[in-house]
Amino acid sequence: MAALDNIGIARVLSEVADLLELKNENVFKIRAYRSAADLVRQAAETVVDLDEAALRQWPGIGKDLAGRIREIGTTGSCTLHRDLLGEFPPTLLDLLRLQGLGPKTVAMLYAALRIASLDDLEAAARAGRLRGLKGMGAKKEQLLLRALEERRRYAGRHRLVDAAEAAAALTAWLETQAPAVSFVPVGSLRRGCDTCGDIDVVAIGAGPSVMDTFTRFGRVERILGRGETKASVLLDGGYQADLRLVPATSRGAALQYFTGSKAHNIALRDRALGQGLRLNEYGLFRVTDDVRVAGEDEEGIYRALGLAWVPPELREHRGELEAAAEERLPLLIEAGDLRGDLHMHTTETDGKHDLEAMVAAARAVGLEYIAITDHSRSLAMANGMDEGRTLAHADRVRTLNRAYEDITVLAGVECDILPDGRMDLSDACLAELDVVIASVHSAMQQTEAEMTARLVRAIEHPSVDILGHPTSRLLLRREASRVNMERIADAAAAHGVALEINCLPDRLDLSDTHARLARDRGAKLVINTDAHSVDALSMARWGVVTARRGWLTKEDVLNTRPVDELRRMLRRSQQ
DNA sequence: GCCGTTTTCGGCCCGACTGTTTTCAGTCG
Repeated sequence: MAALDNIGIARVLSEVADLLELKNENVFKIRAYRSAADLVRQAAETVVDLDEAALRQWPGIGKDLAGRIREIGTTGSCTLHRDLLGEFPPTLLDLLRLQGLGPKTVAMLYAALRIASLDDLEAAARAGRLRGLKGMGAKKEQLLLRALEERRRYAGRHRLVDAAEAAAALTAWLETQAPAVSFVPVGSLRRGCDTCGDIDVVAIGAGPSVMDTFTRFGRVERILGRGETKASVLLDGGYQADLRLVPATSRGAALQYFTGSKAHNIALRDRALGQGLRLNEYGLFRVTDDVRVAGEDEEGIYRALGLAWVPPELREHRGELEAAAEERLPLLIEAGDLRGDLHMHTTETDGKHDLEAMVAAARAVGLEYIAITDHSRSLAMANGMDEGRTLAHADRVRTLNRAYEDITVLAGVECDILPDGRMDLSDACLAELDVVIASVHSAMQQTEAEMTARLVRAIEHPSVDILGHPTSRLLLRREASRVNMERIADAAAAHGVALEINCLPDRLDLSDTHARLARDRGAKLVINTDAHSVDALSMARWGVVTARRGWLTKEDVLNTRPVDELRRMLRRSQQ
């Protein structure tokens, strides 16, 4: 089998962890495999290219795991993985993902009834063959049948923008019912993850009746669980929402605890234990006498542990605690830092609104400059422009630009990168423009070597200023194209080409970790909306969140600069 | 399986809720 990319390696590691759970193996061994899977999945580097020594630099990767990661990366599997798959059919792994089923029960069902797949489970539940087994009753049977039905109906994860909207609707309703209570979305939503599995909300200082209020929300389809301080519901659209009730005195501890991530919290609690302190959702306590030393606010908790407050976007156990301890957390970029937007479309190609409308919308949101970057010839589906249309469009843009004092409108293009790395428009045409974005819109199935060479060739083109949505990923729909991001970032840094963080909620491309890698390698970045309509300008916030997750400061992002400075920093000004 | 400012062995984050139970195991986040 051929070499695996990071996602593939992570999948095998995670399967090993699942299979070890079925075997009832040591929980810490399982945790080691799971955290290795997370590390590989989120790694910006191409893991298969790393040697054992490099892998062992990672926290939680020792001799064994480094060897296994190498083996999986180069051969597609490892001995342990194959042995485990010999003991359990791979379809058992589907059962583990079902709500309400864990490894103990799956192993028991397999041992007792040879239930090995979702279909087996459904048949057994319908026939009433589950009740009577250890820990199984009629109610559990019904629960599993419902979970099976819901699994068919809903995919599971949601785009950040969709989760944010659902959460906003929920908290708005809760606030009308309990105006004195503060409801704060936490979890992956507060951290700004590109996709969210569920919606977590903390209710601070509410009475017990808020649980009823929560479960009465109009979009609740089913109540999954309900206690004194915790309730879970399924909302229409397939969103699971969890509400946690905490006393006002525990505000900070609860926000910290429920914001996560799990890895960040484990590391933080480990640090606390090292200082004789215990951290939970109610506060930070001395182990010796249970006296609370912090918990009112998040800052106090971090401070008591000798740390600067860590912005939620950084809480992923990617070095933020060490940085917080040494007072070297970055001053993260904020939405208000963006002065311009260098990627948008008009009705000249596939935009919904014309040039005048897009400029008016940009002025309305206070942008100091924008670039109009419609598509090039190859994107026929989008009515892409040839050289003649590109230059005529640029003329119209420049004419319109002269009409305004308060905004600069740059004439640009989003030029396709052909499969062999050549540009879709002539060199002479591209040289005429104020800004050129080079993007891939075709042949995304190329090998890593082909795609990397293609992007590097585009970066080397003297008229290319920006590499647009570098990996072509579409969240929850299409994997990122295989590309060696270190080589791309190095080439971009060497040639003064900026890498884009595309703000479209489907893309968020570069990802957080790729953005961080690009910055670390000396490349500049831009945050662009890729707006195809006037309302899409508001999507800039999601790109900024992604940049923050990538540890970026205002200085790392070109379009935080005033327009004159920006133009001087574009590649075409630096030849 | 990993790791070390008491440790190379013996630890490894913490609590709520559910269903099937009479004190708890399993699941979830």
